[in-house]
Amino acid sequence: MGRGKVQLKKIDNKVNRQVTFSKRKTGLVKKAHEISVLCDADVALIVFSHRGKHFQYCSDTSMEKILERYERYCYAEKRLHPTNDTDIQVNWTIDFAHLKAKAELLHKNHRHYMGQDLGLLNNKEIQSLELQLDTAIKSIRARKNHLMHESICELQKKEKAMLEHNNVLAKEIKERERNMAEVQQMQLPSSQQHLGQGHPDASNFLLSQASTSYY
Amino acid sequence: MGRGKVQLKKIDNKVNRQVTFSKRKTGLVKKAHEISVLCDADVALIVFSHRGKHFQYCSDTSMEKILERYERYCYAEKRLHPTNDTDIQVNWTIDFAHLKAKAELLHKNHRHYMGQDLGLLNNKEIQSLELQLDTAIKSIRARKNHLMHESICELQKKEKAMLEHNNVLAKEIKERERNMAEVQQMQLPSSQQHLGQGHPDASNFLLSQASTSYY
DNA sequence: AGCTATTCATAAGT
DNA sequence: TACTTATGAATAGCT
Repeated sequence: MGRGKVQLKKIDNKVNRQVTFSKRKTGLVKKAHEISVLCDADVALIVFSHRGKHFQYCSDTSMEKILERYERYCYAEKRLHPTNDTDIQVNWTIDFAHLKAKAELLHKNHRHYMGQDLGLLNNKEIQSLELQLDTAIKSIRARKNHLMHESICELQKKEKAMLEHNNVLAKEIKERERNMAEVQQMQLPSSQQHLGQGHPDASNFLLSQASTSYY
Repeated sequence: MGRGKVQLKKIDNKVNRQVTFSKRKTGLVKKAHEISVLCDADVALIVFSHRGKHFQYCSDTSMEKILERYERYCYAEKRLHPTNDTDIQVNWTIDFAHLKAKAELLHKNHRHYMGQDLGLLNNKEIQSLELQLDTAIKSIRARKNHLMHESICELQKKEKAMLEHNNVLAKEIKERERNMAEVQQMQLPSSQQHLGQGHPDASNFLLSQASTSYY
């Protein structure tokens, strides 16, 4: 409607978008109100603008009432389709009592996931719990392997870098030894051998930092 | 719109109301979707029909998310307009916040126990999670085995009892056959053999009830 | 914010 | 319930 057809895609022009939003929001609320009156329906409408501004309409006296009703409906539906009581999507749009009940449920489940309080579950529930934890543990192991692999790669890279650095250092030490020896030979062409030798493992000490154990 | 102007009042005719509801609901959802796309807005729409049937639309992946956002918004607004009876209000808010934080933590853990949202955990946490679930699953399996063992024992007991009952019944049937045969022989000492024989498997049919499969 | 040319939604009819 | 159509509403692009 309007002077031309509109593509169903985000309006690029910022001003246009804002204007359209305002107009259409009005229209939407009007329609929501109409259906609620004409058809005696309960309607809740919440809109957030792109910039986070918030608008709402509800046919009933309070939004809370409708949302609560929606909550209840969702509960009822989930009981009809007991996939598990495991995929409890927590909806935070709730009052204190509701929240408390949910927290208790979560806590009960938590204890089950810890392998506690299993006495209250029947055969079927136990089996479903086992299956679920099995699935979870597979994901967790996959994630762990991924993380470990990453760590190993990184450590190997570090090790390599250090090895190279060690070689450089070792060469430099040898060079210095040679220089020192030459100098000393020039100064005292016939005596001592041990000075300036350094510790025999000095060229390797850095390597020990690269080997990190994995527990 | 349509063939005539409509008064903004409840439609009396039941069928008309239902039809209008259905049509307008479609339109409303369409408009909601359009504004969400065109203006990059988040929209949540919940509709209850007169007869309590429930419909919803939301632009985001989940209604929960939008409602949560709405909740947060309301909180923010309430903080801007603190009511008079501050003491009670504040206490209640603190408790609620407390409980909410607790529930959120539980929920986060819950998701971890489902093998989800693992990306946020570091190496150590993943390992501890794995260990914990492993322990839990051991308990769960032990409990399952216990339950299954109990079930099996019970079924075996039942089977035994039924077997005995079957024997008793079988004996009784044979007894009756004998009696019948005697009676018939006394009445008609020289003819027919097949009457009163019964089904050959009759003494076993109860057994089939005792063998229950375990999935 | 107001104005129209257009497109859209839909009430009534089938 | 689904389709059609005449009509009223909504609104895109301007100002």
